[in-house]
Amino acid sequence: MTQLKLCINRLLRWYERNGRRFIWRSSRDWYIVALAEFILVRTRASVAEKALMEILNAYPSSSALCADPSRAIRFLERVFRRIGLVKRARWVLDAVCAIHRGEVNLCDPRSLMSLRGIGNYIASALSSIVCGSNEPFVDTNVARVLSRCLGKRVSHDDARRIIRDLGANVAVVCFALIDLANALCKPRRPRCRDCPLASCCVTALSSDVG
DNA sequence: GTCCTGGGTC
DNA sequence: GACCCTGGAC
Repeated sequence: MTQLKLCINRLLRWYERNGRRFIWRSSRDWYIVALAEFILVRTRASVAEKALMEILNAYPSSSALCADPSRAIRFLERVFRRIGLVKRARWVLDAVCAIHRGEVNLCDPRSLMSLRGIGNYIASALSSIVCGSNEPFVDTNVARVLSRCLGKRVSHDDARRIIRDLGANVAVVCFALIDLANALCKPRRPRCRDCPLASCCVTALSSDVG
């Protein structure tokens, strides 16, 4: 077994006990997952969770949201003004209603990326979570954890290839990497002393950080 | 590469 | 008060 796979096995065991549980990680409802992914852009998950519930409470379905776009955009802009990046309100409404009308293929990241506000990360996350399409979703956190683990710079493209090659459940691996980054493998001052990967991570082994 | 946003956390 | 948050557009 390669060093990396050993690390990933430990990561997945850690994730089972310590991973965060969010409804957008287990839901098969594309509307919930799509809303969540837009809200999560540069926004803490705990803050995003509240905003998501507020939107779902007012608009429980894409049918409801898209029935009266001029009213919906006013509501969405109020929600997003409080958490920042107000332009996401327009992105969400346009994208959700395009999906609602069947104009794009949910299970195809390329198709999703034709919508404004949906880049590689959201497209891959949405299709993986909703369709099980096993497309790695890589953000700066995922790339950082893998970079430290392997002891070399890992680009987002590199990370996607690495995660695909593991042969594991792609979505679970990505969630686990994000949660490890959030809890321990932070940008500054990673807590290597508490990290389950410390004994198989190049960075933790070659330094005395944490 | 830079900018966008309010809010959480230290 | 600095730094960061499951990115994406330009």
